[in-house]
Amino acid sequence: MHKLNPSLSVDCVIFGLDTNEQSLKILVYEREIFPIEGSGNKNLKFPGSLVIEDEDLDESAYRILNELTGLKNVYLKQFSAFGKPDRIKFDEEREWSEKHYGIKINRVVTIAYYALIRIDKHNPEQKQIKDKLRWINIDNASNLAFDHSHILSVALETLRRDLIFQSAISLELLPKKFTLNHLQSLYEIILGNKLDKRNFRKKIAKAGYIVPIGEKQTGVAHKPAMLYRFDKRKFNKNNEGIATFFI
Amino acid sequence: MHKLNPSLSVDCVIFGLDTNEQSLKILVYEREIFPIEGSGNKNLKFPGSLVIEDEDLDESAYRILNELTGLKNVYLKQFSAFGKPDRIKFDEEREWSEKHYGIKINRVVTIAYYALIRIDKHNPEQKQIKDKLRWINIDNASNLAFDHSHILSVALETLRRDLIFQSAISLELLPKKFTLNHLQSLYEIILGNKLDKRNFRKKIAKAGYIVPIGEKQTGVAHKPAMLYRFDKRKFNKNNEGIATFFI
DNA sequence: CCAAAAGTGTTTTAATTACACCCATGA
DNA sequence: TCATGGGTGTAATTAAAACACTTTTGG
Repeated sequence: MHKLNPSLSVDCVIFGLDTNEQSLKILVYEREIFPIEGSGNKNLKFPGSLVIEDEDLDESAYRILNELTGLKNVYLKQFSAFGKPDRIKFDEEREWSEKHYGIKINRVVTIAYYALIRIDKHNPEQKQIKDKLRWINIDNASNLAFDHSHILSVALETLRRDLIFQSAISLELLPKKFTLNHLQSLYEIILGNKLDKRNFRKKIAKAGYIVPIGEKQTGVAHKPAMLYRFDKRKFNKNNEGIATFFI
Repeated sequence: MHKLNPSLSVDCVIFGLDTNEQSLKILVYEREIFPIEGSGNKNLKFPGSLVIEDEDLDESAYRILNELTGLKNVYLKQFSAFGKPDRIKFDEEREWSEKHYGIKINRVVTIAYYALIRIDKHNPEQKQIKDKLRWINIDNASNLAFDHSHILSVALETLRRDLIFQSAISLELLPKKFTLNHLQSLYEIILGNKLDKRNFRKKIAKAGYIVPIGEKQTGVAHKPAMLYRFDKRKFNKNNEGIATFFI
């Protein structure tokens, strides 16, 4: 049995792209600390846990995410540490935490990671019995547990900045073959605004590492779109260590 | 007496602009863990310390910086957490740390902050007797203690990005009245490359919040330069929450 | 043949880059 | 009068933004 560090945790903000609903969601646990009625989102928290002593932080984040959600092979990026003494706002939350971990808790510093995945590709598993793991829309995510609303806003800011300046992260969200309209709608969902189709395509063409594969969509009741793929070689050639200004 | 958290520290990367030497420096402590001869920079570390239980992280950073260097009123920005189990690379370092803090140490996660100051304006004090606080040039800062070289490289990357996208940080580095050549040379020192004088001035003019005060330099053996100041009101008006793309 | 989404160019405006000479001062 | 750094403008290129119609398919 590994020993947990009582003042150090990892939290994972998992952004999920819902391609059906065209929305951006986050993965949260619903606990039953507060009465369900009228408690808003106070019962919702990000997957996270205390870290094991002597465990590498990044590894810890992957382990915790996997243990809680079954998710594997998602790219987690550390984006900030949160350590206000009043992060635990309610006595009920402290009690829950101490019961949950079986140790006494004071101030907990959490190292926050984010990931961006396709909801239909990565299917989280219901690993905990008492709590419900589920996706909620970022627009309905105010007043989460602890300081998790604050963590979310920093995460979202970081995600959007990274999407613009390090365009490769968007490719995690797409199937091998995708249409340019898929790619564009992905940007629109994450950035939260519309983009001009023709100007968008100009950028893609100039970037050079998103290439047509000569196939078309099938089975759609409209003009089938050309399919594209990400050309890793061209990407690496053009972007050796340099952030690309994409949109 | 406050209780220290044995697995949580703060480290401060203090960048100092040396306007005489036209160079960027960092503030380090020289300890005597390793023999002075032939140990390179292994004795040099950033000012930092374990944090007190239940102490706010940001406050901790200010407190530690002040206690170690006497520095006050510098803007510290948290930029990353470092938590590899092998951050302490040598037995001598672990021994030094345990002696220094008087407690047993396992893996320590450090929350890293950076600041950017003018060396001639902020004068650090020699607070510790055994160790020597001093400025070293970033070009001579390879192979620092622990993982501090890695911390430095992340700090420097963050600093340069922030300088470009959040241009207000540069104003900490200037006296109330400054010339445009001062400002330009500041950018050149931090970014590590030369900029075109005329194009630089075009950007300043467009930004709009760096305004001439109608005075000129005196006592210089060449054409005296026009003095400028930062107009906070105009800056806030133009930059409400939006990062400005400055250079 | 209709509905639905795909695909395609041009024009205007703004931003970026490259580049060289005269000016004001103190010594 | 000379050495030193200060200060200025233009032309060419590239990037950004705005904008609407035709095409292909399945139903």
